[in-house]
Amino acid sequence: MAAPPPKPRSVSIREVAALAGVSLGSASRVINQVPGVSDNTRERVMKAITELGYRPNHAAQALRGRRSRTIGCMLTDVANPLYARLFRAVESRFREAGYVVLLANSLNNPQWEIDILEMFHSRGMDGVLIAPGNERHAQVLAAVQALEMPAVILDRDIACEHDRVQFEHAQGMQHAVSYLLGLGHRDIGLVIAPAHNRPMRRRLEGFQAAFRAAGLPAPKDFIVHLPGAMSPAFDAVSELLQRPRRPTALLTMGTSVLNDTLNAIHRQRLRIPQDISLVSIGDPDFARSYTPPLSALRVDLDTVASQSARLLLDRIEGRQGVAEPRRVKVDVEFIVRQSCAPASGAA
Amino acid sequence: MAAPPPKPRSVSIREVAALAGVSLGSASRVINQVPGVSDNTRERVMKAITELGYRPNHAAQALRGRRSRTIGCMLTDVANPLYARLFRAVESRFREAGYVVLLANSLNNPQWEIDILEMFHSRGMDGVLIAPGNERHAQVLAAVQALEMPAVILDRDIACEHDRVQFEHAQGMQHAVSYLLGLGHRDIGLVIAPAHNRPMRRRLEGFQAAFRAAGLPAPKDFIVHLPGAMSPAFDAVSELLQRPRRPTALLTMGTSVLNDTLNAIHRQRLRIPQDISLVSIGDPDFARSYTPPLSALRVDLDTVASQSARLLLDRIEGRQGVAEPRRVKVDVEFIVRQSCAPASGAA
DNA sequence: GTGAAAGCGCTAACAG
DNA sequence: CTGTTAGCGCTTTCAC
Repeated sequence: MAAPPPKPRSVSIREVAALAGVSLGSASRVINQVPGVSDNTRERVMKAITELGYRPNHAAQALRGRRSRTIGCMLTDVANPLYARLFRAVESRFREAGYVVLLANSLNNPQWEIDILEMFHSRGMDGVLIAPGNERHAQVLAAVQALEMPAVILDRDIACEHDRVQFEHAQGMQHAVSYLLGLGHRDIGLVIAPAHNRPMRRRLEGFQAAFRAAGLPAPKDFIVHLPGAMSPAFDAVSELLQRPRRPTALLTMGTSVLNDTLNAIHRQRLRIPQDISLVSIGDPDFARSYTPPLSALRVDLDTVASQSARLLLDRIEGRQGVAEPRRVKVDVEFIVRQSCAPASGAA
Repeated sequence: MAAPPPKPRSVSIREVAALAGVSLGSASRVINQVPGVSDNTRERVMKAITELGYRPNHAAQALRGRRSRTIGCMLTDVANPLYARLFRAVESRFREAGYVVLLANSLNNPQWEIDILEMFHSRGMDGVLIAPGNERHAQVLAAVQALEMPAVILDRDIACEHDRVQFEHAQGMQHAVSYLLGLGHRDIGLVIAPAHNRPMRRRLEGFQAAFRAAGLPAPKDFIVHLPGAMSPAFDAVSELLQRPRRPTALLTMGTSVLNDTLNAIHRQRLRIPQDISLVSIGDPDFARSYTPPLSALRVDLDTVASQSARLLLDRIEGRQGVAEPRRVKVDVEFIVRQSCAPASGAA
């Protein structure tokens, strides 16, 4: 570890005050728009500021004011388009409020999740917005619970005293499956990632609830848990489609799994929706532009972002006191496009 | 703008020193692993640290040391998978070196780009890694040139005194096109985004260079500039494919444009590669898993990340002095898969 | 309305 | 080897 030579000092509020011929305090008052400064003083300070190209030193402000105007955001992976868009939305909400968002990818590694939370602490984040990948890891759990700043937990089931934003996966899924049942489908397949986390659990619940509500047994054999998050789904789906009795409708994760699924479907020379109906869990760009456009489950990320921001800012700016942890539910909408048709044998 | 009440003060190095029964200076030495501390002292301080749960205050360190151990990263949009992966790689390189990366999306908005650079300044970034969307915008340009910290410009042509990492788009493209020419293709289409920026310019150069090298005229009519970055390419590609004389090979941006292109191709009932050869510019996940796997132009983002990190860290840690701006070129590889076949009329 | 001064938490220089 | 001390740049009392 080399000894990084410090940067040259840049212009400080002292020099501004000096050039303006006022005291340090007055300069500060002008900069912070504190009322009760004479026009004369203000003008001279402003002039000095532009003349010197003065910029407030953030570290000094943070040290003195004990707040960094920075929000920590821990996600498993921005390369997941869902998270990328979420981050964009979150960043823009907070920017409006004068905060900067520090993004950290945990890549699902428990130790990194702990390290990142630690880093959020020592860097004095004013608040954090996190979706830990390890919901059940004792130490991650402890680190989350020990968070000393306002926090919002994003779509995870973690026992702690923080605010939460949760997606209504179960309802959304139930809606989609009921729709398929209504089209006469009974052999409905579900292809999901292996992660044992809140979203997956809830989706499964919704899937089963839909059958239960229709007085039908859920087709257990058609639920495919992929072996790994990044595992190619092509083989698994192909196998599913080649069974003597194959599903007539499929719900699959709208990630790379969806691509694999489409490939597998085409390979079997099945047509969407005539031969098989398809619903994407998640709504990637191309679901809309695909031929045919794919029906999908979607959560509105702008809503998620603004709700999360509201929860966090309420606390940060003292609007919420030490009130109870709050829970905000965000709908999972089912977008009907053209990838589902009545079950052939059932019309 | 409410007046955010400051957070409660957390434990400081003073309290650590007090509990350990040593001076503030000794505590600091232990924390910073400065050699020349007795084992006794070290142990007592360490004990006090864990006992109190002490964490160094980053703002104070940054203020005092005039470095933030933070790298600013400005990209147009993390929702672009290329940038998402790049960020991941960059983040991980810098994390190893003890730095945190602050990501900001400019969404191509010139004013935001200026604001972000300004923010990087006042927050005392130790270095920045930027790919401004607006290469030709006077004020953005000025802001980039005025950057007062070590900077790496990512794949942009901007006249300034900063280090650069540039992708060899021209060579990569020339390679791919030569390959197609070698397969007997003459009517080669190119579908690219409208952005007038370095990557696009270089690709176009490479495209033309390949024809020139083969002693052939570049087919100007087959170059499609999409109207907007997000514009659906479906119609444009369909039009291309329906011409009396249609391209027998196509190179298209490996973004949503690729999906649209594939849709258009299928809609015309053309088969890949028998009826039309296809090359993706950029290598999204599904290019590999598609049926057939798609040949693609790819840049190794780990290389980009580590080169960028090296350039930046060299300067930050004073290894490079005030030397000339450096330029690092990164290959654009052409990955041959199975989406290209000999031109039918030419075998 | 303005100035002087204290101190946020830390590191590094200096004296012992 | 250890303690003391002087600020880093800023905001915010408290006097005037």
